[in-house]
Amino acid sequence: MNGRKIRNMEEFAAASGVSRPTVSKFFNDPASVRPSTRRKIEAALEQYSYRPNIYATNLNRKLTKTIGIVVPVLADPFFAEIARKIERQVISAGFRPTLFSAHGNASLENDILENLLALKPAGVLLAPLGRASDQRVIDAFCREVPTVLFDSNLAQAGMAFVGSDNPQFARLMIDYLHRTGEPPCFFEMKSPSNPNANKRRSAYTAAMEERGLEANIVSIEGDGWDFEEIGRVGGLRALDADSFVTNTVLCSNDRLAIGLLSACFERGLRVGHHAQANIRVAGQDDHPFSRYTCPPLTTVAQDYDAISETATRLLFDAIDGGLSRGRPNDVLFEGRLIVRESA
Amino acid sequence: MNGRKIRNMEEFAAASGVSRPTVSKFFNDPASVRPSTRRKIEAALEQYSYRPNIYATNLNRKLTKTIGIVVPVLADPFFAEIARKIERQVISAGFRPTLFSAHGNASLENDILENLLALKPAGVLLAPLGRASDQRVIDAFCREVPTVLFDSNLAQAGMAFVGSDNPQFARLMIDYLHRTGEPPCFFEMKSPSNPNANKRRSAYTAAMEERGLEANIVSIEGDGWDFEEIGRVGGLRALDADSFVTNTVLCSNDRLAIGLLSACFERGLRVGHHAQANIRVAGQDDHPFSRYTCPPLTTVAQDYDAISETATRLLFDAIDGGLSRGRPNDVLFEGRLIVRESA
DNA sequence: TGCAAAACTTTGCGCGCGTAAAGTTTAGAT
DNA sequence: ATCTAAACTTTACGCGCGCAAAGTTTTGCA
Repeated sequence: MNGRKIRNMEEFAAASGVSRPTVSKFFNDPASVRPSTRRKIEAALEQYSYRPNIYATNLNRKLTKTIGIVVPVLADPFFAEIARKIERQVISAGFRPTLFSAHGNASLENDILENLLALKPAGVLLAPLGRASDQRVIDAFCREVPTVLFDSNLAQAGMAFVGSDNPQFARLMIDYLHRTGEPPCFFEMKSPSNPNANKRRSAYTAAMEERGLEANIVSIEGDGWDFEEIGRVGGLRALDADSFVTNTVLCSNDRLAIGLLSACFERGLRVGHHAQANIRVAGQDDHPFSRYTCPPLTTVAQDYDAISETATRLLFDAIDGGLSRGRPNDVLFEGRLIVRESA
Repeated sequence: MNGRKIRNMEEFAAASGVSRPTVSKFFNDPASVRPSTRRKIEAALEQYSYRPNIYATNLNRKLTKTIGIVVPVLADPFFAEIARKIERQVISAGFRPTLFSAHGNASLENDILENLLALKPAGVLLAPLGRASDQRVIDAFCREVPTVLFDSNLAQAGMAFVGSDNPQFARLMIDYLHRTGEPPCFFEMKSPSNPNANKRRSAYTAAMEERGLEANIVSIEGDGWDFEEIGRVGGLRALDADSFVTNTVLCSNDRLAIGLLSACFERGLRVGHHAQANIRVAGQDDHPFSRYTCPPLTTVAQDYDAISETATRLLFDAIDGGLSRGRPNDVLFEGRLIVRESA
């Protein structure tokens, strides 16, 4: 770290006693140069701390080392957590992750994709907004850039989809709830932002019918991604109107469940599976905070690790050309039942 | 969107009937060209959808249009929310925000800063990890790039600091709690990750002494950023050991309070300010989820809007050269008391 | 209508690196 | 010691755009 400032690769090559093309080769793959050469460069690297200029590097390359990660709402810890895991995988694969959040806004999602196009990323991991997404924009984007969708599927866009097996989630939870008490009603948003929600509704209905039980769905009003508030307000209304036919409620997701728990508390209802309880509430996702609700939330855990690992691996397969365009590459993961005190 | 593909600014200039330097000028500031010229370019823009190559653009520029945003933990909705607000400001100022999270890891924070250095950003908004941060790395970074710190201050690094007035937070909450019941004990981590925590402890002690009250601090074990779990485990231990001298607990932050609420529930304690309650719990921050705890959490709200707006504005001042290096530029915002049912 | 200022065009260099081609050195084997 | 492939050096071009200089056209105003 002594010596004069290094301005470019030319100067750095001179300082390390190696030609510039060899230095260039080194930075693209340190293992591609002779060990003795590599030592020379690495010695110089310790002295001068030089790094190739990103802009010059990418200017003349078709494929950059950037991987885009796009989530619909970063304020949702579920996505923050998934993004964290994906970032780690991307870094350890030697790529540069760049994180974007649409913050629940479709036009922002479009802007992000346009921006990403300009960044010429090697690939993109995209969790679209869902219903609100501009399908045409996403399709166009996926045609330009290798993209793997996760969390929320969009008809045939991208190279693959990685998500959860919603029917299995429903069967798992319904079996548990039915075994330990009354069969569940289903609590959801009438026009949900996320296509998963629609799948979960159908999964609930199908699983109930399979078991010869009557499906009871309570659909509440509300737009956007402020699920806790929507769940609380809708929950209050449903409780006051006595809309829940049984004493057990399966929520479309944990955040809605957190809102419903809040509503129950407001109405003085005791939630849980103990003798004095008035109502049982269960969620889906194993949201990072669901452990800390009062009572702690019974839920079905999404397999965060498997989803992030698989999505990343599929993307790298796609980048390497080892993935067909046809989208038979979808992977769904099963959920794990997390029994806590709320149900 | 018909016509052939546009490869570069040269071709686009030809297509729009304007010279390349003028097109360049247009993209740097559309208002800098004659209205008639602007219309020509914008007309061509609709036909051909061309965008200048980011890498070529930034290659020959000292100052890019990128603004870095670095937060310590994105899984904390507080930071996700602040990041969202900052992103919006940055975009509307015509810059490109790039979001990074250190995920609670100091070496990752260092990597991010090194990465950012290579991106040659116009400026950076940095909420450092705090105690865990590598102060030397951050100092070195701030010498290279205009940086405004927020949330957690670090001795004299950067051009400015924007945060909350912790003493005022303490006085506000202590006054309220003392007026409506017993004076509060203070619940905190023994060796907190964030320097705010230390300030909040001193602020609590000072405010209690001002009022002639005895300060009672319960410091719990725990490392990292998993505050809810730390608060829950530490809370259980404190409750079992009868460590809280009064029936009122002021937590160093909302996430710790959420953990303590969970512990109280586990021990069958009733939290709140009603007659049957055993304990009162209050937090600090107005965390996005504190509205939905059971009972809803009484807290002091950080002024998210003011913090993000001011931090962004100060950064742009610094970029424009309108900010002195000396750091008399710090801004602290007062908190707002949010009375809910927990205290 | 005339005139200066503003906006434009033309020309050309340079940013830092990828990469190809041709020639030279080195490594590892027979 | 001899040979060959691998690794290296030298040389040179191009990526797409910023930017400066010099010359030309347009604009706004008296």
